[in-house]
Amino acid sequence: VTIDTVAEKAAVSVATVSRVLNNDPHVGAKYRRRVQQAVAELGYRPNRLARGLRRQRSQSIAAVVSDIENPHFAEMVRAVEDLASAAGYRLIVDNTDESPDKQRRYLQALADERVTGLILSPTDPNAGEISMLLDLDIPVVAFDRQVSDPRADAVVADNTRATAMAVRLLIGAGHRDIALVAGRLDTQTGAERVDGYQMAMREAGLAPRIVDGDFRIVGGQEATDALLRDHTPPSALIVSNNLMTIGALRVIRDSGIKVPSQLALVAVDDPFWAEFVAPPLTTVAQPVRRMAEDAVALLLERVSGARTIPRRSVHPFELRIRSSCGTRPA
Amino acid sequence: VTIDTVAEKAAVSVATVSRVLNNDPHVGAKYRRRVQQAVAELGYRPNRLARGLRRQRSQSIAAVVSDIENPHFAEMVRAVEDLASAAGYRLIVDNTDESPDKQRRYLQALADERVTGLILSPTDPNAGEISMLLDLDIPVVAFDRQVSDPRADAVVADNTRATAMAVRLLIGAGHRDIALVAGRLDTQTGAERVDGYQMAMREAGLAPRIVDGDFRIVGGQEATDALLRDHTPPSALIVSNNLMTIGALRVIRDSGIKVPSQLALVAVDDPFWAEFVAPPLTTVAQPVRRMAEDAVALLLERVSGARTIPRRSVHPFELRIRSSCGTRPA
DNA sequence: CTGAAAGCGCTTACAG
DNA sequence: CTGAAAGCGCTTACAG
Repeated sequence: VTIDTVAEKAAVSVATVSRVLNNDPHVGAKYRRRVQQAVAELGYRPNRLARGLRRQRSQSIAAVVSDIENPHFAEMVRAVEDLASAAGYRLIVDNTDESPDKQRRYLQALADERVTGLILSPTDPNAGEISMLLDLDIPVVAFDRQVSDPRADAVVADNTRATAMAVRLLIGAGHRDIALVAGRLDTQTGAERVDGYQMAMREAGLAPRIVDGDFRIVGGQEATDALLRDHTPPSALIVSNNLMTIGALRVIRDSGIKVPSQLALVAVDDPFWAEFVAPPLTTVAQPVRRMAEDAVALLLERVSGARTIPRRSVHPFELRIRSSCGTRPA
Repeated sequence: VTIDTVAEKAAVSVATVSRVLNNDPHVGAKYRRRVQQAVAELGYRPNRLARGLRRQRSQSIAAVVSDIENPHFAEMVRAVEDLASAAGYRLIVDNTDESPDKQRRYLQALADERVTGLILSPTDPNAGEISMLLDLDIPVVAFDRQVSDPRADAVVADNTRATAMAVRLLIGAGHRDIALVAGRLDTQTGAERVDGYQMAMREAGLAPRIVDGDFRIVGGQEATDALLRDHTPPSALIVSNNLMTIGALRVIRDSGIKVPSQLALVAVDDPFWAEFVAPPLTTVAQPVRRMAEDAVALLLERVSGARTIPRRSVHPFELRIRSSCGTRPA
């Protein structure tokens, strides 16, 4: 049952059926009713492939993230899907694994299928495919990290302030030797978190102490291990994302070191398990759902043409004090 | 740049270009080379919408799950995406929230876009849309829970044995009052986990003690709270999925009850945070990645026509003894 | 082995 | 306001 069947049954042209289906106001009430009835009786559903080909746009949006298993992105994707499907769009998910090559292939595929728009947590912010998509009038919203093409919108968190907040909290609790497990300095997020840390440390006249953990579980584990094996281990630790925190917790547990008495801990990111680990983690949390909602809103503004100038929105982190930092909630 | 551009440049017909693109062997080597060169020089990429319309099949597969934020499904979706994209398919993700109505709408949308196949963790296993998809020759692989249409394939875990294993472990550790926080008896997974529990308890001459937790965090919290507030609280607890376990842990932590000395705990599902909570959780784990790989393999067998008879594959759970059960690893 | 042509199911100028 | 017709970019019988 295609649009022709409906047209025949309603005794109108396919053009009229199409207009009714797309809520074109210039259709006579009589015709509209006839079409609606035929649609209902036949159980007609428009073929999205045909519509997409004709419009040169598939009714879908994409979330391109490094790894959906990371609770940060799972939360983001969940929110995006909710809003996208409410707006009539289908959701495509791509995992880049932080590989520029995978990102390249996925962005190319999104162009090939004429996606309506995408939310991209970029692995390679300079990729030519980003510009290619924008050239095709496919809006791109950068998430977490910005991209170099100035036509893209962006939704980011204030990473610099995040680690600075963590440092100040620990200084307030009396710590002076505060180390940072950093992640991927070649990413904006990673670099900004280091910046905030260094700034706050210097401001307090303290020496920064940074180990790289690559934003991954194993990296966090090795970095923490290196710090704790040092003959002068730090008294406090900031871990700059949730995956590295898992690695850090593994080392801490295996080494028998007591948190927070022997080592105070503050983690960036607030995954749902943060309050159930031992001890419950003090975190600086990104408002992930709000950021995702913001990203979809920016995307839909572009799609509808309601806005044409690029927008960048910066969300503040939020301090969630639990017990791992050794400071009690007020 | 379309297929016509390529045909012109290579001085062949579009039919020949199409054949080369689709690896039709009946193309002369000379023609093939000319087409390939033109494709490369023009940077031509086939329009997937057009191809989809013509073939009546979009080159994408879908994962329909209750909630991608549940680490169980995040892991499943991650694996499915890896394999699907390696096979040239795009991945669509739908969250049903355990709502039959949402499931209905999503399955309908998948039909509307002529998806190549789907992996479905069904909320409503009897939904007519499942049969509609199968009627359209769109293969459906049921995941976790089976569906009633016998034409669908299925990949499930041996839930009955899972809880039975947990019960036997706790009995072996000397427990006799072992309660179960159950989830949604109207789902196959939930019901089977209860069955296994009851069977193993009866087998040992013990009285079952079951509270419903709805498979959700809040439900697990309320169920555990009810059990612990009882004037004869159980000495051991089995929680039948990872979300309810989070709820249970919250109550346990707030009540100050010591695990495993005052309450032994075994959880079904083995999310990555299971070994970092306090105390590390003893779990019965589903081989989620393997199950997902299996599901994609079954799907692709259907797509290629390599298999036409339905297959159901049952994966065993695996016991991961940590400290929450009060039994030390061997 | 190769090409001309039909057709997948829509939308949208264009004409009336 | 409504319809006839072109066309989106492919694939695939069909004929040669």
